Amino acid sequence: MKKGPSICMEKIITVKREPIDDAYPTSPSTKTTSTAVATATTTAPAQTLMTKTTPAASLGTATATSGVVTGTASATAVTPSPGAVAPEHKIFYIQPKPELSKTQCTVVSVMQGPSGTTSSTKAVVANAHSKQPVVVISGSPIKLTPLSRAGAALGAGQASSSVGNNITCTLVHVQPLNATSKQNIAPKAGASPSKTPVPLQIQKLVPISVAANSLAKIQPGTTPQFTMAAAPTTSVRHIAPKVSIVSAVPGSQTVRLTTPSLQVRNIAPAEKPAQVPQLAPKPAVTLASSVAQQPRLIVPALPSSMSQISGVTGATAAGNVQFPHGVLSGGVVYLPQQALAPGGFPIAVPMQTSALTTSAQTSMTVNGSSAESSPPSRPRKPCNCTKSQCLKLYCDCFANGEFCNNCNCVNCSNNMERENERSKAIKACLDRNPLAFHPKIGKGRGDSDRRHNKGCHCKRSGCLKNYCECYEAKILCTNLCKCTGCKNFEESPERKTLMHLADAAEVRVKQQNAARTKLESQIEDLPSRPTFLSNSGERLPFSFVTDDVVQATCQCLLAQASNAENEGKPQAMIEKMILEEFGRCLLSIIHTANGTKGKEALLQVTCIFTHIRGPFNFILSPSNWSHGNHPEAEVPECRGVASFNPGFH
DNA sequence: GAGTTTGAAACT
DNA sequence: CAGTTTCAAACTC
Repeated sequence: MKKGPSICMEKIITVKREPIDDAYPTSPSTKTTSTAVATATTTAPAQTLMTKTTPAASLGTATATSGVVTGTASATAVTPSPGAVAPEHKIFYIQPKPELSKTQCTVVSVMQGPSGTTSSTKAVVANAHSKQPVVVISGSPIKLTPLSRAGAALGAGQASSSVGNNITCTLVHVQPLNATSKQNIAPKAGASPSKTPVPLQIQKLVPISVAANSLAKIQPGTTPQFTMAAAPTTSVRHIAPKVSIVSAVPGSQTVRLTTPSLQVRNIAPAEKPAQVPQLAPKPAVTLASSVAQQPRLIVPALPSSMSQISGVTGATAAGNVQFPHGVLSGGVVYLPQQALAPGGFPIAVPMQTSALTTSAQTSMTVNGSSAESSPPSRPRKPCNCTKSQCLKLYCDCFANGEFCNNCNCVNCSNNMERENERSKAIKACLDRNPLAFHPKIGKGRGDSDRRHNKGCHCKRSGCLKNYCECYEAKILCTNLCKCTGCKNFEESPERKTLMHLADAAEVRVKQQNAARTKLESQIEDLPSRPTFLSNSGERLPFSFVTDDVVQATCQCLLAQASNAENEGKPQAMIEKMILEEFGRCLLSIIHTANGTKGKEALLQVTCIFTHIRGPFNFILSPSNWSHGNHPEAEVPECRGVASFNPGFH
């Protein structure tokens, strides 16, 4: 474990598990309980503090989540020690014990210190009556330091509101460690990381606002929702997988949440600012200035490679549970993979028009979202679920931990609009099978290592149709399979025949693609104009219609039109004059081309212009030319304001 | 596109 | 854990 530098703190609250291994173990513990409690304040309120070590912020409930170190903990004031220093990406869950009394506390807000000071972030722990889980997430290494009950370290007016005579209330000082830890944070220039409390040096700041009314709306049994919003002056590129979030619970003392100070500490190199528009351009708000929008906290789901959380609940002794994307648990919504930016970093979800939420906003509607609201998503087959609400593993989207998007499903609940239902469904699935969201096909280093984790149970397909999950994944059946009449084994002649057919088809497709590509490249290589010379070496008529000639012609026409308009001629007359001018221009071209070929060239040029402007063909007739011939002209000469004589090239 | 087949998931 | 039902995808016509 990497030790963080010491910082100016009087005391550190460490969260100890029972048995206490380490306040912040480097490896996730498998010893978990579903309702662990950590007593985290000097007045001994019961809270659950759970930590998890993961590069991406991913949370879950105490019951369904895994990889969270839980356990009955006690608040202990200790001096900084290696074990007390949270490594980066620590996530703190603070969850009131269900049987919390009124005197027990929970964190309701996190705020930054007075501006211009240390910029340390503070968490206020206030009374909580609710059983509602309260989540505190810190993407940055933090230490929890008990402050005085009077909130001396807090900004003016911030603490008083949360303290009542009959309320046990504790202030917790949350201060980020400096940037010397191994996380990808640029150290503050000139600062001594080991001595100076480093303010949250953030390249991209993403305040997370929690609307007051939403907090008021939180009811027991529901999950609080949050909103991730970008400060108007903040250039947000990516939202860190590490965020600091605090939710409030009903009955809690209200404390201002100063979102601008709630900063997300760096994150990914901003490679694509174009992703910014996906962020809701919402000003940071405080609790007092909450908006009516339904806020929600979006926390990235783990990238697939990271999504296996070790050390799970007792139900998952095997150790690995993949918590699916999009699940709302403990007040945290997991984003599906499709909402993650390249590199696994999350993309902020627009608060109101998220493509992830546009679908199935009404019941019994076909689930689809408009193209403009669709996030960049990897190709995926849309589902067609009709009865499962996309909340069963029948639904591929759901099973893959993705939100439905541009699907054809009916009455879809696999979206963030119905995240509560979705969370329950996910929990139900995990209850039935803790590995429900594991990939069915184990990923090995090579194809030979790929195998179906459960094996198929085919009876009639011979495992040679896509009904068979092994065959569909293009892997052989294994001894895990319980299929009957299996023909999906190495030496199977039927399989070989199919493979040959498939190979032949693949070759055919490749050949067709190659031929198409070649043809397209040849077409691109073709000259934009046909050959200018005939077989006899003569310059063909259309070779005189160069870009310059066309441009000159157009200018003549425009000039003619302008003149006609200036003279106040009626519309019909203007059109007539333009056509006449066009005829003169053509005549000039024709005469040039006509130098050697005469009428033959005239006909060919006529064909050219007829092809281009069929209706004007009539003007090629000399009887329609009001201005006679221009035998000397090589290029059109304008009678209007424009005059252009580029000559032929 | 409608109907059938199939096997995983869900349920009992 | 086994049998049955439900479900959506794959498949056929």
